[in-house]
Amino acid sequence: MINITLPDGSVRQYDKGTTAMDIAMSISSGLARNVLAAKVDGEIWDTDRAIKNDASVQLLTWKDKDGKNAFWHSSAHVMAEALEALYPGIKLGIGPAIDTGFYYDVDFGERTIGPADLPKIEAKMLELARQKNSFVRKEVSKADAIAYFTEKDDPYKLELINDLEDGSITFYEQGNFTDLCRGGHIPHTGYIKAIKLMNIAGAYWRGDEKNKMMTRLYGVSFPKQKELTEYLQLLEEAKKRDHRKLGAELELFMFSEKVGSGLPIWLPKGTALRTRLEDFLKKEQIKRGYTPVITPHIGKKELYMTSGHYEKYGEDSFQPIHTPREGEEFLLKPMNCPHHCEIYGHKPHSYRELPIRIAEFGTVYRYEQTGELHGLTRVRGFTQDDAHIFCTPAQVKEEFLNVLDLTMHVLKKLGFEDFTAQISLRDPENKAKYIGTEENWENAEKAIIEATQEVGLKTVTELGEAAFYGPKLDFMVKDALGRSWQLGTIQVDYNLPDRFELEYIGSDNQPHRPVMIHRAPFGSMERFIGVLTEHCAGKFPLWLAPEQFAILPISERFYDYAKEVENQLAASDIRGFIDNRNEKIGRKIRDAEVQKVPIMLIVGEQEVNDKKVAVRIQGQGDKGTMTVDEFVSFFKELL
RNA sequence: GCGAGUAUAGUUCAAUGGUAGAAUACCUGACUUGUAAUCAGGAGAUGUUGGUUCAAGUCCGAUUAUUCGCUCCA
Repeated sequence: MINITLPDGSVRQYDKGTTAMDIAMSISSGLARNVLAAKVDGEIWDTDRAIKNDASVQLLTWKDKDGKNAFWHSSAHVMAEALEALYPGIKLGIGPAIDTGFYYDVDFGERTIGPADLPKIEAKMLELARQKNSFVRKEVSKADAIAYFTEKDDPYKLELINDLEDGSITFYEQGNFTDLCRGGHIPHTGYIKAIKLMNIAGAYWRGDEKNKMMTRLYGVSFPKQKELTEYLQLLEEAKKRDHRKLGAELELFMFSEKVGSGLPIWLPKGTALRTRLEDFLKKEQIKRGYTPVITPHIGKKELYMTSGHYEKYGEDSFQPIHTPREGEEFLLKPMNCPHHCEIYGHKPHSYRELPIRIAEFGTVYRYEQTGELHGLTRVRGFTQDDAHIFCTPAQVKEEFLNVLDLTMHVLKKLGFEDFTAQISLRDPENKAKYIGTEENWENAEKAIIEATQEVGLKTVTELGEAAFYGPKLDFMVKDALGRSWQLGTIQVDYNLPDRFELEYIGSDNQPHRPVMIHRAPFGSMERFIGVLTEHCAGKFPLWLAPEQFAILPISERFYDYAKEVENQLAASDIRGFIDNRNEKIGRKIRDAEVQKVPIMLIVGEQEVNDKKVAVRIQGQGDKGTMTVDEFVSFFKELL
């Protein structure tokens, strides 16, 4: 008998050689039907693999991430089998499970595969899935493995096997298909009920652009048709919310071929939105002791030589701007920090002045690779809600707390509720590659960890992910569709104060190096507004909406009254417009609804007579009539 | 940057290698409108650029923009 420890801590006894499936059946038949694989002492095992020793076992179902992984990994095998059946002679690369589905890298040789081929492959996969072929695990010697794939003439698998140790190699076989694979897999292919191949992309063998480009087929599969339908609906919803689509429809921003790719142009409505957002943040920052500054968009090359940015990014960025003067070169600023360091350094500072918080909505330019550009989330010119805090090492924690508080406050105000902090610390194995003293690093890392705990933030800690110049914290935010976005960041920097030789005079009357903290709660206005647009599906909070109301006169006889109402509202700082087109009211309402104008005020004969407005809320409908004063209070309630 | 797609009117989509069409938006006129699309008329387009062809939106090349992807390692 062996002892099996289950996740709840209970220990059960089973015959030696029992399987995960046996264990599942001993618990309940329902569980046995749903179990896909098992985690045995941390490794993913097939449900029919004999367990010979005491072990801790977690049964994995569709609900577990690892269960989904096994499911999708198995689906990748089925796809490979289907592809081999349809296109004999292809060479297979790797086929792992990913966050949402799976892919397989395939060398199709001379053949090209297009989207039109996908339905055929899906059909073949479903046909193979219905055969309920078991995934059979086989341990093979390295020699046998090499022999098999030499026979099959698959250079990619041979290369993989070459890197593996003899004795650790396993094959999996299902139907007529055998693949080199570590496992584990689901019991048989019949579990796969719904399959959708998503797209085709090129991918270098092993991700190295020196290698051959293979064709990568992405797919997703589910145990139930309904789940696929739901997943596709989610994708549809995401498509509807795509900020590039909404940005164009709501006239927030545009791109121009003539201006250049990756350079967003803010249209009047987008500017109204962005200005509001900036004003909101500026006010919050001033409350929290920040000092606003403005610095130029370019700086001499020497500035970035001092900061080190030129050495690191110069070659791969926008090239220097030349002037009529021989040898004079300016760079578009890729960062605001060098300018802010100059501001700090322009006069001596006492420790009594610290922390000094220099804030700027600074527009920076970075030459992102063409393939990296994407809507507002990846651009070449963008405005950071930047600030640099210069403080003593002892003030780091307090400053972190302040920044965390500010960040969480603004994100909550914008309707984001679910956030996580990713803390990036030094690689403990390789401390030499970081600059700054041991004492400062320990102090800062401890400060970050404590600060996140004190504000009750969920955290993920990544060792070795810190920048060479200091530890950092990145804000991850989940949007309304459950997608994660990286937004703001807080970074400690021991490098720039050194390079710019920044100092403050301590209580000991000696010069000291301040610690610099870079922080941007939104990251960039562009990226943030992109994420926000998708989060709220274009229905921005009332206080941010580019146009808060539309006045819809029933006919042109009521324009004068409409104008009167607009003026009264403008006096109360409520912004909007009059739809004075010669259209029926139904049409005006529809257009305002589609444009996601939050409030519609309908004025006709009755309203003019009663000195009222008929209020309608976007997505909700008629709210009845009220006087303009009543509406103003009603409006303020909604804010 | 590399690979694979895509590029037709302001927008969303049509068009066997043979006269570029529609819807919507826009302009004009009529209707004077009561809670999600009034009617009629008008104007408006093949990203740029070279080639193949009697003939190119369609085929080939270049270019620009755009989309997806480019180790989440059997």
